[in-house]
Amino acid sequence: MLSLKKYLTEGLLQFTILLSLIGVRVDVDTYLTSQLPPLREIILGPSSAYTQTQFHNLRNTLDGYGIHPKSIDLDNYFTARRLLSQVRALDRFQVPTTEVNAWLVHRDPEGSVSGTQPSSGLALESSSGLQDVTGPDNGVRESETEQGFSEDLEDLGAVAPPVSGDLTKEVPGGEDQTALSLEECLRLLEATCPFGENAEFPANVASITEAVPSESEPPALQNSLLSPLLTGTESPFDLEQQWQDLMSIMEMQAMEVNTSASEILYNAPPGDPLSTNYSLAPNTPINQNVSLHQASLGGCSQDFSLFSPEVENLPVANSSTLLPLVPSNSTSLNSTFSSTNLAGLFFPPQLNGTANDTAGPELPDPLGGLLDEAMLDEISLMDLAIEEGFNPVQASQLEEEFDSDSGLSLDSSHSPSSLSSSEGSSSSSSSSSSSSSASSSASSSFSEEGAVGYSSDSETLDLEEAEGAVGYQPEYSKFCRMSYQDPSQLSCLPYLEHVGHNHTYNMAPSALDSADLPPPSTLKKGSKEKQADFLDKQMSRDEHRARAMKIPFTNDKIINLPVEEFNELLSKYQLSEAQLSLIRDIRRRGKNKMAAQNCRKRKLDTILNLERDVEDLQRDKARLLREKVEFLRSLRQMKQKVQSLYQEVFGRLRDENGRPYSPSQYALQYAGDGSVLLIPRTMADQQARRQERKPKDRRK
DNA sequence: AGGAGTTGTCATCAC
DNA sequence: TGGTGATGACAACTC
Repeated sequence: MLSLKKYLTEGLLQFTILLSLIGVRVDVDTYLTSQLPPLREIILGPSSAYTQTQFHNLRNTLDGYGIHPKSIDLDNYFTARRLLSQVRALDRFQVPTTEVNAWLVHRDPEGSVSGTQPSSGLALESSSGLQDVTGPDNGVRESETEQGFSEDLEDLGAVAPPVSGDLTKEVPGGEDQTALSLEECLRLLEATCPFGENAEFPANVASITEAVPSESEPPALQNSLLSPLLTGTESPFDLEQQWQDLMSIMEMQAMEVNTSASEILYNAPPGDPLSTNYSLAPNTPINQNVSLHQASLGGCSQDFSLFSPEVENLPVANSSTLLPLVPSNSTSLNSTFSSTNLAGLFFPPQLNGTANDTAGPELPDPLGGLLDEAMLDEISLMDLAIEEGFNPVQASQLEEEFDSDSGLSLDSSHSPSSLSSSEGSSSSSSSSSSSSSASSSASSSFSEEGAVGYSSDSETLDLEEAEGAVGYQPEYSKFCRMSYQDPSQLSCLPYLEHVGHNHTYNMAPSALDSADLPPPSTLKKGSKEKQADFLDKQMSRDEHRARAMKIPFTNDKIINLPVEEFNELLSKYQLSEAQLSLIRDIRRRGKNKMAAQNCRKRKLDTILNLERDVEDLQRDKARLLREKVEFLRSLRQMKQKVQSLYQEVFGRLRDENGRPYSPSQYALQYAGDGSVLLIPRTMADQQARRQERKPKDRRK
C-alpha cells in the first residue's frame, strides 16, 4: 500500500495518466516497460522493481545520459534503446517493388498456338505455372486441390463452350478492320508498357492455348484454367498479403504511358469505341513496373469435350470462352486478386452486352470492399485528426520540423537543459559526497550566483533556449527557476565557505543588491553592525546553531567532507557531546537538503522529459496520419488505374466473330497466380459471392 | 489575509 | 550497523 501511495503521488505517472486521459495515447506499460513495472503490478501490489532507485534510473534513462552507477540496469537500458529504434523505424514505410506482368491471349487462325512476341526481345522462358500444363505429364499436376476446383467449377456451372472463332483472325488478314484486333491492341498496350529486359515471354504459350477447350488434352484445360483459380481460392486471405498486393497494384499506376503510345492507342481505327473512351492517366510518381505480355490463343475449334459432361451440358453462350491470361511473373498478383472476379468488381450486373458498355465511364469500384474499408479508415482517421487538432497541412508542417527530429526520442539531445546542465549539476551533486570535483556548469553558476541560493543561471538559460526550441509552455520557466546547485562547491571556494544555505529569495532585491555590491556610501559609513546583521540574516539556522555552539569549522565542511575526512576533522578537536550531536545533525540536514534538491530536480526533469516525449509522440502521430492519408490517396488513384486497365483489356477482346465481349456475359478474373481469365459472368458472380463469404466465415 | 511556490527539515526506507 | 541517498510530508518563508 505504501508503494501504491508512493506511486500515485508521483508526479511523473500522474502526468502520464493525465496525458492518456486527454487523448494522447501513451502506453505506459510498453513505453516504460524497460524502466518501470507494469501499471498492473504497481496498482495491484507493491513492486520491488519500483523503488526510488528505479525512479532515479528512469530519469537517467529518459535523459539518455548515463545510468546511475549504483543501480544500473543495462539490460533495461539497451532494451529501451532497441525499442526506441523500432519505434523510430515505424516512420520509414517501405513499399516493396513488384513487377506485374499481364498477358493478353489471342487465338491463332489455324488454331495453333502462337505467341506474339513483344518487340523488346522477350526471352522465352518457362516460368509460369502454365508450362506444366503443356507437359505430357500434366496430369500429375492434377492435384487434389485442382480436382477440388474442378468440382467447384461444376458447382458453379462454369463452362467454356466450344469456340470456333478466331480472335486474331482479322489481324493478319485485315479482313475485319472495324474492330481493333486483340493482337494489335496488345501491341499498343505493349508499347505503353515498359517491357523490361527481364520481361519473360512464357515458353508455354502453347499452354495458354491449350487452356482453350480441347478434346485431345483435357487435363491441360483443367490445369491451365483451374489451377490459377484454385490457388486463389486456397490461398490465405491475410491482411499482410493483401496489403502487399495493394502495394503491388499501386506500382501499376506508375506504369508509364508515354505520349507516343497514347497516340498509337488512340489512333485506333475509327469506330473503335475504345479509342474515345479509354484514357490512361499520365505518369504517376509511383514506381511502376508492369509488363503486359501477349500470347496467342489456340484455335477455338476445339470443342469442350474435355469438360465433364455436366459442364458440357450446361447451357452457356456458345461463344463463351475461358481465356487464361497468364503472366510470366505469377507472384506479382496474388491473393489480393485471388479468384477475384474483376468483372464483378468492375462491372455492375446490369451492364448490357454492347461494346460501348465495355467503355462505360462509370464503373464500380474495382477494389470493392477492400478500399471501402480503407476509405472508412480514412474517414475515421480524418475525424480523429480533426478531433485532435491535426490536419494534413499541419501534419506536413510538422513533418518539416519533424524530419530533423523524427521518431520517438527519449534522449535529451534537444532537451532543455537540460539535460546537459541538469545532468551535470545532478551528477556533480549526487557525487558530491564522495567526490569534491566540481563540474563546470555548477561552478559557473555558482560563481554567478554567489553562495546564496541554488538557482543556476546557466541552467536557466539552457532551459529557456530549450523552451523556444521545443515549445515548452510558459510554466516551464517557472520550473526552471527551481533552485538547484551543488553545494559541495562551497567547500571548493574557501572565500564562500562562510555562506550558509540560506534562501536568497527571502531577501528583497534591493537587499540582495546591497549584499552583493554594497554601496560605497554604506561602506564609508562603516556600519559594520548592519553588515553583521545582514550576514546573520544570511546564515542558516544550523549555522547560527553552530556559531552558538562554537563549532570550530564551517558547516560546509561538516556537510560535504567525505566520511573519513569528516571523522578526522572531528578527531582533531575536543568536542562535547552536544557539539558532536549538532555537527552530526548539521551534516545530516545538509545532506538531506541536497538530496531533497536532487529529488525535486529529478522530478522536474522527468516531467519535462515526459512532456517532450509526448510532443514527439504527437508529431509521430500526426506524421503517421498524414502518411496514411497519402497512401489511401494513392490507393484511390491505383484503383482508378486498375479500373481503366480492366476496361481497356476487356474492351479489346474480340470473339471469333470479331465482336467485343459483353460485359454482362463475361468478365475478367484474376487468379491466385496472377493469371487473368475471361470467364462467363455467371461463374464470375458465383466466384465473387464465394469470395465474399470466405472472409465472413473466417471472421467467425 | 490567503493562496501559490520554494525551500528546509524530518521521518522513513532501501541499499 | 552506520552512512548515505531518495522521497513523502510538513512547515516556514516569500511573493
